[in-house]
Amino acid sequence: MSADIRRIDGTLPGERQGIVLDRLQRFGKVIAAELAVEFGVSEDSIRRDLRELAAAGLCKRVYGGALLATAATTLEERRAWQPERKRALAKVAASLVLPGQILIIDAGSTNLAIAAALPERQQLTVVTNAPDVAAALMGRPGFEVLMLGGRIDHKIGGAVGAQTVRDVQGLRADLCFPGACAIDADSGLWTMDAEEVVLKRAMVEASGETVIVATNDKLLTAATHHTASIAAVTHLVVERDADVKIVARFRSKGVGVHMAS
Amino acid sequence: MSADIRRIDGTLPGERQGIVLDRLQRFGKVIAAELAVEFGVSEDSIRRDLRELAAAGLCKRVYGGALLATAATTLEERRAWQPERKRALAKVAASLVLPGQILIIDAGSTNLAIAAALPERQQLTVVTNAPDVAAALMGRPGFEVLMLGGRIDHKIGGAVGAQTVRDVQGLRADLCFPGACAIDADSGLWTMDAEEVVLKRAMVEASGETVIVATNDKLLTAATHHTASIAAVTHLVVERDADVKIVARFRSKGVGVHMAS
DNA sequence: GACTTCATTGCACGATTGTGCACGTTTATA
DNA sequence: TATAAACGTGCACAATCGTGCAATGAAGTC
Repeated sequence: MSADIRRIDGTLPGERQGIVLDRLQRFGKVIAAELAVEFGVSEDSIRRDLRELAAAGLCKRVYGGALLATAATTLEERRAWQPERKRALAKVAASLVLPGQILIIDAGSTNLAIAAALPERQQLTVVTNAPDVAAALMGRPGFEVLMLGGRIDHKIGGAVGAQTVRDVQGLRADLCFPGACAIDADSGLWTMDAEEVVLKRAMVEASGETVIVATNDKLLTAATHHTASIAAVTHLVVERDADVKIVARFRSKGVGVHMAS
Repeated sequence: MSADIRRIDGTLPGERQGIVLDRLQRFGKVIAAELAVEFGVSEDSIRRDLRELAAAGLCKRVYGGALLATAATTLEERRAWQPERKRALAKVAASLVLPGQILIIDAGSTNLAIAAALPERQQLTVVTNAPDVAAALMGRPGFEVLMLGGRIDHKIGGAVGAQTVRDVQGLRADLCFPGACAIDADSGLWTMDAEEVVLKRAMVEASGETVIVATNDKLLTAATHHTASIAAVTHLVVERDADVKIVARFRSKGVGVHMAS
């Protein structure tokens, strides 16, 4: 490989994928041919990178390059996004629940999958701000469902706001499943929406233990609002192919990490 | 030769479909010729895109472009199992709603059908104690949804109890759809469940007008708990083959009776 | 030092996909 | 019914993709 000043030299393959991911998150898309020139490698290598990232669910492969995976806009789209991965995660998360416990389940497509995976006839009490979670559990035997009131945010898919927070503060639960937008071993939990943060905080504070279920992308991205410290996280459920180094860092912080199968 | 014009915009083929979808969801429709000049591709390519999106059920193909496949149509299709009479009743009940109004919708399968039949993009505010009603409206454009909190009663399919009643009492609505177990031209509204009565009363009292949707059987049966006087009932929606004499008695009491087609 | 082992890469080649154009058909509208 | 716009399909061509294979180089082993 001849040295070219314009090229970024000395980049390891793993490092290259990280840069590609960063660029994806900044611009929403990358073009294979452009990346090839930039890194000074053949398009084949770039394609291999993109294929790997896509397999890990971090980007969406398209003809000519790749698009950011998390750009799924609608609730419907997010719900339809990788259902088999979500089911695997949800199954593990549901196994952390003990009979008779009181759970707080936040809104979100992953949490809806968790609710669906909860075992029946175990006298579980479920508190939720998500109508679809409540509707999913309604009618199944052995569930006591408490609905949190408030204005429904369409983008979030559940109730948020002062009334909802007040209702949560009047409760005490064993386990809490707040949806996280991003999680980091050092800084802890992060959320995108300002109003959501307050509710999630209240949920975590009202619960003895907190379970975070994180798809791979949540282990790498950043979000704007700090929600909770890493000390508040009891369990972390990640995908089977999650980065080993990242997982190790969570373990060193005392978080119980569970890998989906 | 002219195949080189492809990327004057830098839009990847897969990306283009995403943009079209986004535009669909924002404006409700797209025009093939417009998209063609915008992306700098031939109309043929745009037509192919729209065809694919339509095949995936994400839009509806029409002459000249495409329309958004609304949640209403898919929901209606999904609820095709619904008894035809309930759909007919719901359609009439939904037609009583005016743009910008605040509605209270009680739990129940008929009310769920009414919620599904409500017109989109009319700035309606819907207050409900039923998670399935909230979930059905969630994501549809032009709906503000307020969820009433409380313990979910599985048999009823919605929240009941002191907290729910308190939440309702803090509201004021235009129209109210309390599910009725029985209705009589003299005595008024009747309900089966003791706890439900309190909530229904609060709903009726919080609303300017009350709409009762009654299948034929509800015009004949009796129930245990008195809920409201007939004076509180503004509109009554009945089936096409409802007893003429009974209907006449409601009309003589000043109730606006509407027959489903 | 010579050898194996393994990951990474570039290249060749056939397969696939996206594209515009031509041509005949369908559809909306006057 | 007449007419123009929009449509679907078949086709040629180029860009892109996936895979097999050999070359390179680093790391470990004898």
